[in-house]
Amino acid sequence: MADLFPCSTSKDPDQNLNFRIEEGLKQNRPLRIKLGIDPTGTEIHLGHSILFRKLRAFQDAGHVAVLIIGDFTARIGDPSGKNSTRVQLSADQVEENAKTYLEQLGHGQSAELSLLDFETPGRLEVRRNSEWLEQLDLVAVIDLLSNSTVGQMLAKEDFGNRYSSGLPIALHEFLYPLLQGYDSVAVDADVELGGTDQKFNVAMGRDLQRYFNKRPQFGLLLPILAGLDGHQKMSKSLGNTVGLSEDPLSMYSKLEKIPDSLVEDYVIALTSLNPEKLSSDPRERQKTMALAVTGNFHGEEAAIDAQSDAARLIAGSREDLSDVPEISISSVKFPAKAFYLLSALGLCVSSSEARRQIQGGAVRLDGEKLTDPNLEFIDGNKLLGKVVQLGKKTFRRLKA
RNA sequence: GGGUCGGUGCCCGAGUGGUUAAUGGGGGCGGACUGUAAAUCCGCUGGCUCUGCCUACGUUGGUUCAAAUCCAACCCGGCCCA
Repeated sequence: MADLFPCSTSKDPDQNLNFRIEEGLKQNRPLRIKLGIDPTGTEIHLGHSILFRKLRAFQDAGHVAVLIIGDFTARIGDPSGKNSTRVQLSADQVEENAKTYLEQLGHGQSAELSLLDFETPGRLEVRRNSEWLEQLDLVAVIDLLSNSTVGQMLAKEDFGNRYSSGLPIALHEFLYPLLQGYDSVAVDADVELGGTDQKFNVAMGRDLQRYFNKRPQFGLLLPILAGLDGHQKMSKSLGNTVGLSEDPLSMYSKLEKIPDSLVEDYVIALTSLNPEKLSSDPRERQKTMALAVTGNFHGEEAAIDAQSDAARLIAGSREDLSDVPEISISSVKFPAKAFYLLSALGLCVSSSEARRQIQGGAVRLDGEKLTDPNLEFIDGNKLLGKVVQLGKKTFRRLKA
């Protein structure tokens, strides 16, 4: 399922990864596996996790994971898969995001549940590409640019589409593939991991390494995970993600209703289950997959709890859920009307939204449907311990 | 730099002086239904502790009782030319 290139049968360690690995073993030199992430958002999701699982596998096999935080490139924005110029982020934002990323990857967590091995000495290098990209002067940049042509850039699907449909392409966007390719030069990557949409960028790295008289890397391209909608790739901006830091219940509930056609893909990409041993009942398949994936990130026990909670939610009963997340009403100013309560708690994005939800019959308090958005609560005392339900999936127990 | 067309709500896209928070579609959210979902049907889809008030049609000013709609300047984009 992974696409490796170059993939030849020659014995040249620059052309055949097996020989490269063998050569490394002989010289007692582990391979350097590059994975670049641009800290453009704050959430790492299941789609990313495929790459990290593979990176971890390399770590466990004794190789060095070189995790590149694209703090510099994030400010340009990867044009891959985009039909518009990305917003350029400020350095501060990027740094904030980078921090969140490392936490989600399990920095500081138990090695078992953490996605990468942060502990074993020599298995992980975290680098920021501003380290070398900020040093480039105009002469060097022009030198880089001379490695590529307008034709090559326009041959890249994303640019080509945008160009032919008359959408703007800013010149600095052409720099992105070059700069991220230069990362491979800077860290002496032997292998670069990426999604299949990264082929152009990864190949660029290979070309640039040659140009700078380094050994060219191999590209290992992993499939792009489709998102919850079942069609488009999983991506924060499409809102079809399952985040790594989501609580077990919401992770499980999202996963168990994934379209049938996607279940097998998820099993293959995200679990170590044997896809052939799955039940033939589509509902069972969903559950098995959801349980396994949730267990990967939260441990088996939490996943089992989530499963039984989810079953109860579907059955419509909200009592004795083992862990209804609690939410404090300390930010609410009483007297409070129902719609204001929901927005003050952050359950609705705005008070108008809350008003609509109530009018639409989406809100229950301890099982009782609220119909009047203006229903007034004089103080919080009688709300304490009650469960607010918003829609089918969101439950919160109110605490002081 | 010149010419030309254009910039409307999350997205696409109507509207070209007057009940306009702005037709329609997509997406999203909610309700019913179901194996959870999908499909289908229905409702909602700017903000505000909301019987009312505020902010919105690239920006800023102007004309008018009244502008997304007219005028001016500016900003941004496509195409053609240089």
